[in-house]
Amino acid sequence: MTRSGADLALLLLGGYRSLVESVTAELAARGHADVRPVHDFAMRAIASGADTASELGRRLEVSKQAAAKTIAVLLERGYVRRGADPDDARRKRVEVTPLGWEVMHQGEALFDARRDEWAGRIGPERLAELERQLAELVGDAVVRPEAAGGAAQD
Amino acid sequence: MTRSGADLALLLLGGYRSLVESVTAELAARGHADVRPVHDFAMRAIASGADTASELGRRLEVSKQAAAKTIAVLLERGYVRRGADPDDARRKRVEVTPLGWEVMHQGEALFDARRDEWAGRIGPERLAELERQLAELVGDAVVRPEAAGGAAQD
DNA sequence: CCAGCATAGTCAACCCGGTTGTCGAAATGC
DNA sequence: GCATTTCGACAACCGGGTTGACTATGCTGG
Repeated sequence: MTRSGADLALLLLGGYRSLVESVTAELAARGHADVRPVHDFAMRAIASGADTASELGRRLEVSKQAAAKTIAVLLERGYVRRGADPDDARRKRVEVTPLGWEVMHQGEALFDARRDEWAGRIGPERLAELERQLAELVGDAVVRPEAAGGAAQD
Repeated sequence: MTRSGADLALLLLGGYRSLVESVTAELAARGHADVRPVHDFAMRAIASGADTASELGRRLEVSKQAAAKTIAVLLERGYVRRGADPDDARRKRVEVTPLGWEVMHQGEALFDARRDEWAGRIGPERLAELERQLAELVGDAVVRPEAAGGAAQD
């Protein structure tokens, strides 16, 4: 039985969703109900040096306005803080707060736990093989989670 | 080298995106520039019996209003047509037009071509194995493409 | 038969994370 | 000095979701 190409696409999406929903739900249960994949992704980029709206936009491959919006949300939720840039009066520097780091660490641990579960179900060798194949097929293009990263919600 | 769980999630998403973007771009090149994955998905559901807004909403696991919105878009673009239901004056029946079918058929063929390419790169056996594993891990939950199914766009 | 309830589609407002355009301020380079 | 570039902020808009409310229609049990 050969699957259709569209089936394959939805299987991949389903796999992604399965992981993300599980992690998002657990983070919510731990009190972080407002964390979306794209927020986590943005925080990681900020933590790794994209600490202005413009740079974040470039890193995420979205407009600087979109990046600024994301920063605004993160600010509002206390995941990042912002201040002036001593070297350039136009810029504002952003950095991840301890709360932001906490959320990122928990998210990371939860994703790893989910991966471990998958490894337990199909075997670590086969999972590693799956990852290798995907990496080969997809390459290393920037893949940014989308805002509506969750499942259909009722 | 063991990958992180978050890496795995993004690999899956990248795989999905890779397929979808390729198909969407080719459909655009063929004159169907306004087709989104969620539209195609909705048309398939309509074609398979979810031919009212309420039923489509249930099928897609979104609100009836969201389903109606999608139908409105499809109507506007000529992919579906709509008429009264002779058996129930509350209802409106929707059906896919020849243009809608054309788009779906092309999309299907393009997805299958992409899958064939993947099979050519990692081997048909390994691709089938990958699909089996994903199916096992994900199960058969309804997976609906999201609106912003494309990649980050500049 | 009919009141009460359920269901249909429509209208409206809102959300979220994107887009593009514009603006004044600051920085850069010739 | 000045033309150009870059910065963040403001604004409007988009697409695909959400919820609430409404009128019309259908169903059912007393």
